[in-house]
Amino acid sequence: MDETAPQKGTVTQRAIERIKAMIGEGRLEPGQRLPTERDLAAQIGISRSSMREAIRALTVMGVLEARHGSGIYVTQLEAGDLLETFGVVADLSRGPRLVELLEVRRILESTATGLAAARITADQLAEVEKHLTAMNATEDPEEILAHDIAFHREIVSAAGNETMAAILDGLSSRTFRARVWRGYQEEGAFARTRREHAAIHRALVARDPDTARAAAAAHVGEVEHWLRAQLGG
Amino acid sequence: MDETAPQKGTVTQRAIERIKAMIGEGRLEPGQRLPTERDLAAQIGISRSSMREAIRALTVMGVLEARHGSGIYVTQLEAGDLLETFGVVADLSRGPRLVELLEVRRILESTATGLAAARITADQLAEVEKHLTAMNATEDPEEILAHDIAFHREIVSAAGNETMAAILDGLSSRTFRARVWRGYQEEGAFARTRREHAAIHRALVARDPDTARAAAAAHVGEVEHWLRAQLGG
DNA sequence: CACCATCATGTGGTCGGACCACCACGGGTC
DNA sequence: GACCCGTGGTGGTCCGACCACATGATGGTG
Repeated sequence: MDETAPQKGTVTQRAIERIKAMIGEGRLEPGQRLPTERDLAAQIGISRSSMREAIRALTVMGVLEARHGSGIYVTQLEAGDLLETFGVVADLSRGPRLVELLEVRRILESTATGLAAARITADQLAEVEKHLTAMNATEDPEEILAHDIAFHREIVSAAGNETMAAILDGLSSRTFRARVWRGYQEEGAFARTRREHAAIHRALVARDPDTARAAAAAHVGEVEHWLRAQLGG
Repeated sequence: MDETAPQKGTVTQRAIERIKAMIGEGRLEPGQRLPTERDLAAQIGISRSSMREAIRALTVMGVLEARHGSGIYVTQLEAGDLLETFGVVADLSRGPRLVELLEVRRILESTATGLAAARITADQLAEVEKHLTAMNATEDPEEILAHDIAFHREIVSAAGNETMAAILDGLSSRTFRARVWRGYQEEGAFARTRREHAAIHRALVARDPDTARAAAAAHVGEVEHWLRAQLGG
């Protein structure tokens, strides 16, 4: 038995845990620059290749950020950084799981919209209205989708919970919505979507949390119901 | 200009997109075995090292699974596989973000508990009761924590939304709860926790969704309120 | 024939070293 | 003082070798 820590699992896994522990214990602050890959590898006693894989893993998790030619840095550890992979989940999910994802979105987004009705500022409301009118002024599906996403994002961020906003961002990833909504809107759901958006907007202007929550739940619920029917038939 | 795809970003990034696309297009089915690292690398035209990093990235996302000596396989792409990194978020979050995470958990878990009250089977209810009594029968904090987690997990999974259950699993990761609840329970919150658990259980037995939802929201809300006070003072 | 220990093969895991692409900094130029 | 450019250091990529493990074939044994 030697004095070095016994090998648990793969060396790369060890390295990942080591770095995660350093951050968890506060020895590495957000934004701080790490030693070079070569130094880190030597320090832990593994090869640079393995250390690179560990860094890649932490990069994917949104914990580290590698800048070519500059160095490796700890991210700000904000919700957006850490939940980026959430979009991948939405992109690769199919069948019944899509309905489950929409259900989660309905629950979170309706709550967030309700909160937003009580907290939204005049500036934020103006931004929401900008996307609402822009969405109604064009027929280009791409543009509509972009403003649709921005419309909801603005509302959700007005609720004041960055973590929830980040999760909903992943749940509303562009490719995800494009996939689900393509069929939905082809069935002439444009008019209904506009009506629902208008209802949400009205509730926000009226600072009516209950109505806003219900309107958002109904909005997402419509898509959810349509998708459920698609899968069932 | 050559006929090969132009290099967008790093080669590793390209490889990640390629494999993700293969799965998204259905060319790779869940559970299926991929070509060897060496073959994949040659096929895309990159080195094995870079391909390994791409595989590592997808492994972290829960999309692929590497079995030493056997091969690389596509996971079942179930919620649990894909949302594993969610626990890392909870583990590395601190300060105000912990409150935000608890708020998300309160929203989702209260809804799930309400649904469970309407859907839970006799067997599942028996399992819930098992953990409830076991939790009350011991003084060992470790054991209490384990049964506490299992108690909530059983209820949430009874709600029938695997995706939601997976998210809540991450939000209730062992280290996360250990960190937050250590201080909370040291303040003599054991009795209150037991009362709240009993209330949730009663509502489940009575098949009363509204009461169950309220009880769960109050339960998580208590911890949330305590944590908010800790950070404020 | 049925069973099991053994081994050969192929796989992912690790290593070391080399070179390339890029960035940041500082000295030189105007 | 502002600007340009060289230079050192960093992450990104590649190669080839070896190790650790899992699996199936092999051949012996009952």
